[in-house]
Amino acid sequence: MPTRARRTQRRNQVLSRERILDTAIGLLDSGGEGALTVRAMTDRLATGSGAIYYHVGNRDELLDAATESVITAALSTRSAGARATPEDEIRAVALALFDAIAEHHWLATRLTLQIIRNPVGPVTVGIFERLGRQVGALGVPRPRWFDAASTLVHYILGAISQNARVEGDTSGIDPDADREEFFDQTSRAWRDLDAESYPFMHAIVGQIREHDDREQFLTGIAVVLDGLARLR
Amino acid sequence: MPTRARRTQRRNQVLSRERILDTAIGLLDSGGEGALTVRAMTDRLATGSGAIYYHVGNRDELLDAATESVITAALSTRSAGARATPEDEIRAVALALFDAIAEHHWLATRLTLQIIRNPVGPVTVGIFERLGRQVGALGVPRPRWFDAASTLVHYILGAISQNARVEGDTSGIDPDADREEFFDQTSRAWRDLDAESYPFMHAIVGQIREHDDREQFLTGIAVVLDGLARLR
DNA sequence: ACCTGAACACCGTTCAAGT
DNA sequence: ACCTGAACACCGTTCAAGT
Repeated sequence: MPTRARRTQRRNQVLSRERILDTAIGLLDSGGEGALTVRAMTDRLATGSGAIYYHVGNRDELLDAATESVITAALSTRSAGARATPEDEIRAVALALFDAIAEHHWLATRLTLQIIRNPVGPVTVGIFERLGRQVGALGVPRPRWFDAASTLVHYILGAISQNARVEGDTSGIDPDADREEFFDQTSRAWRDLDAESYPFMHAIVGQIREHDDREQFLTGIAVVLDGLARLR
Repeated sequence: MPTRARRTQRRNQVLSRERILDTAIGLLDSGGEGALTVRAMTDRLATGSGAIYYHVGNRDELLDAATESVITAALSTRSAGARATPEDEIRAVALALFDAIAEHHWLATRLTLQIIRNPVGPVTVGIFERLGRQVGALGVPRPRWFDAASTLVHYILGAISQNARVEGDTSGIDPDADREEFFDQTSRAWRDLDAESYPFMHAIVGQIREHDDREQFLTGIAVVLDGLARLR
């Protein structure tokens, strides 16, 4: 009875890489990078620290694996159908990443880090391949495909990193109220700046309160796409 | 003799905020964020840990102050003369930030963090004001100035963050050789990817070795400027 | 093979005490 | 006012020992 034997043999394996990754992501979501401690992990998983190291190597690899897990899931949204324009496909990927970071603020720092340090991994390659395929259809000549894809990736990463709220802001019950107050405070502070030294800040002080992050992101994408279409 | 009295009184103040900031930046430059420990600071400054806390509050504030110091210096390069185009001025600011991050890799993470957390501070305001002033001359209508400046900032921050090499790479004697080898490894790894699943990566595998980070950055800026000029 | 948990080296931060 | 340095709580990581 090999089935029964195997079952018995594995009865004590309560831990799995997946379970570890899930609790790590849970910890990160609730309290940012600072909340991901080995001791918090052992508490939630009811094990010793050695058990975790048996499965994941170290904290940094755990963070990378969590990043990979979230990003891979975000990118796995089905590609738009064949009829969709390249612009639609780019927007779909960009918004998927935008939403992933909105849900997991710790991703902002970690995503940038991983693309820098591991250009060969599925995160970097996945994002580049998915976006890059479209630039040809956009009218970009072949020898400039790398420049074009890089520009797109750089803009998207910069924008979504900037839209992630500060880590550890577990406080607010109503996140939207926090957001309103945050922008109110910011625009008040900008208004208090010296008008002669900061004419531009004064000119836009009303716009920060009215703007919508997501719409502004799409405007930025449109600007870049427009520029790319004219890249010769 | 008030002068003499003051001098005597201060003879024991060997520490100053400026000296602390300088050694912190030195530590960060040589070994990344991980190298900035209070103990390393007390060693270099030959003091106790309390002395540092007397001047700077805590480690996070020290990191923010170091960021502010470097960015303020980078932005203080004189504005281009009155004859310069808005495009020239934007390029000058963008390259100043690019160079600052090239020299201080730890800035990538910290700059993004500070802009998110402290939109009222001199770093955020300095960058926005300096870049934002130009968008009007670029042809962007007033109600869209905030969108335009944000797009510019997001692209620049994304691009320079992505160009910062990994922290703690103090190893190489010749940084250019490291760079070459890094791109060689990357392009080899990309070539090894499945050609059917990753047609785009295969298409650009030669371009990564030939490209120049700085030129690619300027191309990206040109793309965004081009798009902004058509923003209505 | 998988897990336990004590032990280690190293953190950031505080604070009574000195000058 | 400015600085010292021991003490504290808390890290990530290792490893002999168990099953």
